[in-house]
Amino acid sequence: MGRHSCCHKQKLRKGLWSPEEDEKLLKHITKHGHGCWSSVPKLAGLQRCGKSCRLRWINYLRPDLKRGTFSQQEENLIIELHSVLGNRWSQIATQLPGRTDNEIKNLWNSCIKKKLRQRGIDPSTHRLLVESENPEENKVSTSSENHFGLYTGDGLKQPLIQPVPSPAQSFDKNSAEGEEFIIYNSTAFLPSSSNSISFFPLPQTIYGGATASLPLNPNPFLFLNQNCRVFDMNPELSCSSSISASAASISSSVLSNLVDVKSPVDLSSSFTHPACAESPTFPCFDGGNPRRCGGSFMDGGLLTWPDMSTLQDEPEDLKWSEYLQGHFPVSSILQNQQLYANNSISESHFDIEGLALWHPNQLPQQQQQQQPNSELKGKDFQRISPVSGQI
DNA sequence: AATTGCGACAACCGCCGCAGC
DNA sequence: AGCTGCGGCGGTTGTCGCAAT
Repeated sequence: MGRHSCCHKQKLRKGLWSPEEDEKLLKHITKHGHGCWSSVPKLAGLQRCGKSCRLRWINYLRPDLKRGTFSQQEENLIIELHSVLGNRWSQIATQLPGRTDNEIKNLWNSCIKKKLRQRGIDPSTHRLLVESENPEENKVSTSSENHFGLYTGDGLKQPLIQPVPSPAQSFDKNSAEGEEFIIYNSTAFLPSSSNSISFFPLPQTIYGGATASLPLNPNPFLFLNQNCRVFDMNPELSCSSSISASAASISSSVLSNLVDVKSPVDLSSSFTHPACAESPTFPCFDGGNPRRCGGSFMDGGLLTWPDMSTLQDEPEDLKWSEYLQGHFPVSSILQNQQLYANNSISESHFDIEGLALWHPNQLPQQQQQQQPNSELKGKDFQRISPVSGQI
C-alpha cells in the first residue's frame, strides 16, 4: 500500500486520529473553513494529507452528523434507494441527512446484505435468490410476470411472489427486441403527514438499453408524482395495484436519468442550505458547488451550530469530539426537524417543490431562489432546469 | 484468564472527473 | 490537446471491542 500521491513526499501520519488531531482539525475548520483541503493540514498543524483531513471531517467531525444506530426507517430507505441507485453510496447518503456514505456503505456490507440474504433476497439485484440463480428466467421479455417482494415493517423485503403486469408488455416490441432487461419493482418511503412511514411505489425501475416511444418526465420523482399515490402503512396496498401502465414505457434517456445520480438527489441538494445563505457563524466556504454547500450535508456543507436549547436525550455513544465547541448531539437537531415525518409535506404535493420540502431544512423553492447565494445558480440547477420546465 | 471469531466502525487506496494552466 | 492538482467516490483493508470458547 502506498501513500496518497498528494503526500508521498512527506512523512505523514496514518491510521486512527488522535483526539489532539481531531481538535486541531475541528478548530481550524470551525474558524477558517476547509477551503483547499490540501492546505488544511499545514494550516491546522497536522501531519496528515488533505485527503485524510477531508475524510475525517466528513465522516466524523462534521457537526451535522447523526450518531447512533440506524433506525428501521433508515434501513428501509437504504434498501429502497439501493435498489434504484445501486452502490452509489454518496447519493444514497444525501437522502439520509446526518449519515455518511461510508456509514451507509458499512451498514450495507456488514448488516443489510446479510439480512437480505437470510430472507432469500439477492442484495445486489434485490431479487429473489432463486431468480438470481436462474437468470434465464429473469428476462422480462420472456416472462409474463414479474416477481417482487414487499418491504415490510421490519425493514426486510419479504419474498412474496406476486404477479403484476409486466412493463415490458407495453414496450415497443421492435425496439425492445433483443434487449436484455433487469426490472426491479420497488416501494419507497416518503415522509407523510403522519408520523408513520408511508409506502408508495417507485416506478418500475428498468435498467437496460431499451427505447420506448412514450415520452415521460425524465425526473423519476416527478414521474412518481404523476403515477403514484401515497399509501398507508399496509404494504399490501402499496404494490401492484398502483403501478401505472404508463410506467412501462421508459426511454433509454429516461433510464439514464433514472439512474443518473443527479436526478433525485440534486433536486434537494441543490437548494441553498439556510446555513450557507444566512449563517454568520458558519459561512459556506466553498460557494458555487452545490455538493459542497448546504443541502447535501456533505463535505463543506457547514451548518450553523445547533441551538443548544433544543438539545436533549444525548445518545450514549457520543464521542469526545462532539463535546468540543459546546457538546451537542446533532441527531437531536435532526430529530427535531421531524425527518421522515414531515408535517409540511402534502401527500398530493410531492413534486419538485415537495422535494425541496422534503429536505430537512425546508424552504419552498421560490424562497430558495430568492436567497442571494442560492445554489440554484450552480451547474446542478442547470441540469434541473429542463426538468422544471416540464412540470 | 487467555484466545479466537466476529461485527462494527474507521481509514486508506486507487481511480475518475473536473478545472485551471 | 495535454498535463497537473484537487476533490470525490467506491472498494477494500485495518482496528477495536465484545462475546463465545
